[in-house]
Amino acid sequence: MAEPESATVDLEIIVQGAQEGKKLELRLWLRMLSTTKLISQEIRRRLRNEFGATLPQFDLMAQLYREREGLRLGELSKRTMVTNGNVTGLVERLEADGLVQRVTPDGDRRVTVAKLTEKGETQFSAMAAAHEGWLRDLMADVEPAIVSELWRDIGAVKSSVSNHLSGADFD
Amino acid sequence: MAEPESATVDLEIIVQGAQEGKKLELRLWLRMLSTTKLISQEIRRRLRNEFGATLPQFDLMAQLYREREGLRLGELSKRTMVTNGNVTGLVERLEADGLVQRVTPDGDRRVTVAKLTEKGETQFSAMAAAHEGWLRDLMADVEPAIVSELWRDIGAVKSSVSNHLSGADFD
DNA sequence: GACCGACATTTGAAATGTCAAAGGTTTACG
DNA sequence: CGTAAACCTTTGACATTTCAAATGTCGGTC
Repeated sequence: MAEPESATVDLEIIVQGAQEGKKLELRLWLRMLSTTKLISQEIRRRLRNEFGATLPQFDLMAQLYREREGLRLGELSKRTMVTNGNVTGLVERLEADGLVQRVTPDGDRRVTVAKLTEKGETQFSAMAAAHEGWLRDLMADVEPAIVSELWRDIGAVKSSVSNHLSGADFD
Repeated sequence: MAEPESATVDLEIIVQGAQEGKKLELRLWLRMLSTTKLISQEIRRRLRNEFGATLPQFDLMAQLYREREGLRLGELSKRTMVTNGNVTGLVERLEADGLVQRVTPDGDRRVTVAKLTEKGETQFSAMAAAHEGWLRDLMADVEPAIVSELWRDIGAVKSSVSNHLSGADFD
């Protein structure tokens, strides 16, 4: 069995190059996904234990908290990245809990505007403060400079993705 | 109305410092979350349109594809970060579609092992190839060096988060 | 050999998620 | 005017999600 005399080095280079450069986007995506899942689950658990709220409810209330005069359901759907049909049920449950109220403006009866109640504002501001602290806590071991860098670079990812969507979506 | 004569510069510095350093972790998290949602929705749409599959099904099959001899449901639950009860239904539907089969080993009748069928392997490998291409495509505008950097730094985030979980979870 | 604690999966209730189709309303055009 | 197109929300069918409680099985101990 004659062994090939050379080619060893070349092979290493090729293999290394392949491993280094290949599927990098895929690996980044898998890591982003698992990290996001991990954080979501932790936030969800704390919201549930300490406030009896769910993460989608928190998200929705966060949008309403920024726009005190309220938002149309379609606008809420876009901002929370939740489908229309889903917003309906979400708002229904929040309304049943007295945290949100629905109003149909006089001008356009197609529209429903959701708005935080006073109770909703109070409750949300407590949750928001805790939420912010949890994140500082969870990311405590990451250098601030790295956090900034990540914020910027993930922005680049988001913008690349936005430019390559198959549907007509953009932002 | 007497205007304050100085203090302008000091204020700018203070404000800028506050904006720069504050809530950075929160902003990073919100950006991570929205970016992940955006990519997930795009992948989900393409999986549905081109293969009639869902993202959780794809995830589950990916784990089984790596372990050809199959995995116990509990192990699948850990690897996919999906709860036990959820794995049950997921595997049920995949079995109904003939993509996965369930086996109870002779030694331990508590256990159920899920395994890809031949049909499942064929179908998955087509999906996996497409999936990898989609990600390269979606992230095409991001420099490879940035992709690598993100992969590393998000690893740091994940590890910080893992060390600060409230439950007894770790990895 | 029967029980107890540990382990693995399933079940059930409630919430969230998608998509497509249906319901009203408004606007604009002929 | 009157109708068609566009717009906004809801509904309905299903899939996924979490949590807690129930079920079934194995391992050891007495």
